[in-house]
Amino acid sequence: MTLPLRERRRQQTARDIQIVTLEMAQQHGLENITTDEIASAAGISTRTFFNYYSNKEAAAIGAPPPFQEENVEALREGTGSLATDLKLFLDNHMEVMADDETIMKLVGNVIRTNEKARGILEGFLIMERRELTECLNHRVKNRQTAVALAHFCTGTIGQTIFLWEHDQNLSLGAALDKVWTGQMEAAKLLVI
Amino acid sequence: MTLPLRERRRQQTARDIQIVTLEMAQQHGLENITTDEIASAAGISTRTFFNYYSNKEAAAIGAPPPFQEENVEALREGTGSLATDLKLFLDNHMEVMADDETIMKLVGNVIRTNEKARGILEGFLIMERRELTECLNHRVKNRQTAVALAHFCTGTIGQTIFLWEHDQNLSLGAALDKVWTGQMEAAKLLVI
DNA sequence: GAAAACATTGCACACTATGCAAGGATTGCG
DNA sequence: CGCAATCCTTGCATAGTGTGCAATGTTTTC
Repeated sequence: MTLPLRERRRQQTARDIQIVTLEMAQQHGLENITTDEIASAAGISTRTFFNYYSNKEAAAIGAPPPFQEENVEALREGTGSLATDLKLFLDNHMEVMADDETIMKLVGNVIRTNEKARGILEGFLIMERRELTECLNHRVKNRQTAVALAHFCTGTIGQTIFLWEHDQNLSLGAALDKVWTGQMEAAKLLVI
Repeated sequence: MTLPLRERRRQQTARDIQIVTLEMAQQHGLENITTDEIASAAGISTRTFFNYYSNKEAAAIGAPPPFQEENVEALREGTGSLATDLKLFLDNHMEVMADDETIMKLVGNVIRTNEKARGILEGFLIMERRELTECLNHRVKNRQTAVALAHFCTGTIGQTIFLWEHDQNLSLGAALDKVWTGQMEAAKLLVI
């Protein structure tokens, strides 16, 4: 709650830069705006921009919301069927992400056209997969199975966001339900 | 077989550049070498380098081997169980990839430390997923299920390469078998 | 309130990437 | 063959990216 002033300011500036970047990217395309322009729109020097983000793609992506400790714990210690517990985990995480719907839409546009931005996001996904693998490795002793399930999770999240971005009528939760049905169907087809 | 001279030269130069780039990256790290250095090591001008690749990361990645038409066709028209046909498809594709083992190892090193390179590779993966989705959509009518299966495939390939790169004793085929077992185990756990 | 820790900025500089235009090589065709 | 069209390579100019460094200012700590 009471982060020191410096820290609060830092986070505020970081977020300001991200929002300015995304808005300008939305208007003109990320390729067509310069770090100079972003910096002056954000009211800072170009040099300071690079103190916050190492490039404009990173500024556009920002930092995705981390998994909530409680949700990870619930998944690790869960006693329901794996499918039930995973779905619950994903439902909860989607609810967290729903707080950033505006940013997500804008980030989605950037991702679609910018390779470097994709790479940065992929980096975050790799870390999330690592975290999920550790977590799931408590429930399934075989590590390769845990890895597979972690991929399954991040894949589900990715497909959900994609579907949500391309279908205006779907809420994030509804998109997840639709993707989940497809995933379960796929799993069934594979074990027949 | 008998591509025109110009075309053969183009492909040869493209490959030369890639190999030179990967070797230099292996020695010094991709971040620490310049396009100037790559170009002169490859015996071309800097300007020509940029006629072949739009940046050094793209030069390092090159172009991954496409799926063989015959294998895709076999998957689309297959009559075995989905798991059997998919495994066969992946086995065949891994055999194709095995031709480029040397390059894959070097690319792997680059991917691990370079975000931009990751994004470029991810771009290729997206196209592969699209192709697989179309193909699988012939076997499973529900599109979302086809998408899920396509993710499953590219995920399997990714996990396989990762495992192969980190375990010196495993051939690509053996790594695939190990990953496949994990995937099947995961699918079973999900449908219980 | 003084010292340590950290933030912002300007400046210099190496590197990246593209447009353009000149000159060379390859191809296709009569 | 030999000429025209096409494509390739290159140098040059130029806009933009990203970092090290040092000066100056602000926040934190005690």
